[in-house]
Amino acid sequence: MKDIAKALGLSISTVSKALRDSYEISQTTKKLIVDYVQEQNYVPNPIARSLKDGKSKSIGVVLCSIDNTFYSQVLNGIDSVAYSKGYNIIINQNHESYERELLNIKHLISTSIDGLLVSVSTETKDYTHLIELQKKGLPIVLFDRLVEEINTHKIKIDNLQASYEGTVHLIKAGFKTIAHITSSPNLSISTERLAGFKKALTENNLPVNDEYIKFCDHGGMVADEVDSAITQLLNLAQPPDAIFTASDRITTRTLSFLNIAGIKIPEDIALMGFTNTALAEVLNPPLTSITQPAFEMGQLAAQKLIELVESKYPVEEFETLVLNTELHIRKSTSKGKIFT
Amino acid sequence: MKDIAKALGLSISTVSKALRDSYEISQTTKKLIVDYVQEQNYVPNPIARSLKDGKSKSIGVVLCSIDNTFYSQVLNGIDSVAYSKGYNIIINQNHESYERELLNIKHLISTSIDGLLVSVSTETKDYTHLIELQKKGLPIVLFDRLVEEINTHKIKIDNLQASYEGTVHLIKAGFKTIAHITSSPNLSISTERLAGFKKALTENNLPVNDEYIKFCDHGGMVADEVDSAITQLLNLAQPPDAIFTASDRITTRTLSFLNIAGIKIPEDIALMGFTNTALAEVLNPPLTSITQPAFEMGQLAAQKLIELVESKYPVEEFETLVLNTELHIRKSTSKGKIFT
DNA sequence: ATTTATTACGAAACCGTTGTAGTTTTGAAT
DNA sequence: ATTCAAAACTACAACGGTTTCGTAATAAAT
Repeated sequence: MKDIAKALGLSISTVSKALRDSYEISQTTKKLIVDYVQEQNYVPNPIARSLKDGKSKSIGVVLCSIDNTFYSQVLNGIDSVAYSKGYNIIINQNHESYERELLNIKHLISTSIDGLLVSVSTETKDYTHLIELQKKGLPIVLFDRLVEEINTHKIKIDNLQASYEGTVHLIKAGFKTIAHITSSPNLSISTERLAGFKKALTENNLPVNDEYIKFCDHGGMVADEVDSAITQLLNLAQPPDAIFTASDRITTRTLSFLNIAGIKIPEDIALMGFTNTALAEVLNPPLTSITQPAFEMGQLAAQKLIELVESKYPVEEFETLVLNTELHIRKSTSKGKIFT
Repeated sequence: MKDIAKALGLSISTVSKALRDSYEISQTTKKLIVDYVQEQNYVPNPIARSLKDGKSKSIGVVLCSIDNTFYSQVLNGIDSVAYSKGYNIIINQNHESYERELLNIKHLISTSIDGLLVSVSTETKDYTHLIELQKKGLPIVLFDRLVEEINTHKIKIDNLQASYEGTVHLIKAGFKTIAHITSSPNLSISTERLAGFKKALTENNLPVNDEYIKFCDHGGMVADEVDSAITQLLNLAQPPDAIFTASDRITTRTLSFLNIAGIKIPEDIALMGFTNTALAEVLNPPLTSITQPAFEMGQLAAQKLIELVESKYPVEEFETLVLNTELHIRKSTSKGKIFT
């Protein structure tokens, strides 16, 4: 800008104001400056601007892993609205580690972000790192994996209902001994999905037996934990006739495991799971799946966050948006030999 | 920092230097300052620092879509090294649109990035936007989809060889009329894979017939283009007995299409494709796939870029790293009724 | 006691913008 | 001709750090 001012025989202030279209500058001068700037294709330094007005126009996103069907779709949603509103997104993966999540947060705040989108790791039980941040005035929006201790906008799916519906489907389809493999009990999504599962069993007069409920503390990140959960289920005196898996990674790993073990789905054991893969239809067998509106979740989360970030007044009233899932019934849960 | 200086009765310079561990500051004063800073948990404003030394410690990534098995794995790789070296990644999706790619680039440079990682869109034929950027001194590294016109570090897989091996496998397996559905001919990956395909045919005395080669100008982003390519193939006087698909999206879409159409794989038609989905093994049927070292590609690209960014001297010598793929042979390409 | 190094610290410029508070110019009204 | 307001432009501080250069204090050497 200094150079422009010099070249045009004007002051730096004039150039700055012309570019910001200030009323103080005459049309002729503006045109002169704008034209010159075009020609030189100069772009103002956003860092200087950020420094000046204390906004970085970027938002942080903390989640377990980019490389995951569900979250990559969420990211796509976040990106779509962030992009349209001129925000960059800075992604940090916690890889389901609490320690890493702490580092991420520390890193992100030392990066000057205007707001933060968070889905906590499976290991996270202590939320002070987030609460502290919020106290310092950083707008935070939680998505997917919520935490009660933090009061802010939250975007979730109706986990209980989704899980309930899914389980009811299994029961209606004739399965009697249904196992549930879910993620870490630390997570809201796990407890809610488990609650929906239990509710369906109870309402249909089926026993709720803890032996048939398995937790994967790393959310299926470690294949072993899924494998051992299944193995334990299969070794029960009365093995389950259906498995309901509560997350993307667990679902796909279970499918792989059963396939490798030569266990026929649904003849030997039925399988239904949460997953957002577009391939559910063409899996072997086609998989009954509960899909989440991941893209929309990302969009809403970003929208709500940017709302907070750009709000003139401190926001005190927060809302929790609840999205609905879809149950896609396919061959993996069809009892008997009737195939499509 | 001003507050710290005031609180401790020191000058701002002293505080700054102490925090940067300058030799000019005595151990006692350093300790005093560091302790106080810890207690107040102050973090230096990175924007101010960026402004001072002209580095933003962030790198831009331009690719078609986050929400894609292959690219999300690449991103994971990029993130892993960027993170470890203290860089943020700023992702921009071009959604296979040239126009969008231009906007992305414009947006990114107005964002102050230290370097750029690019995999061009299917539509991109003109590379001046990138060349201009490079001329202005921005380090660029290309990955996956390369462009000859740009002289810089590049990371690719051995597309020709991968495709050649795959095709040879099909031929050895007994298929005679092999179709190839690939992405836009604008892309290096398309032409190279096509070349490998043709090479294998020629070497095995099979005719190369353009009727069996179909291009999807949007890389399979639009399901329709894949569907119509397949339909055209099936409507040929002599339909192919095998299809070789050259990208993730095309592969999965083809599988879906054939399944929906009730066409049996591999009995009616065999299918082999590039894809990085972990689900290939559990698809219906298990899919013969060519997988790419996506994570490694991301890592290398980020490494090479950061090397350029941090290089003291302008780099003139560039290299192209070529990675190898893996061919996983599965049921979808097994001739006859011999299943595993 | 004086000079000379050495160590520890501080003042101020700088990075590239923006906004406040002047200052000059213009032109109209008195 | 004088006054005054509005319009057009400029100087300068500020944003929050880093760094160069200068200076005071201390220690060592003469």
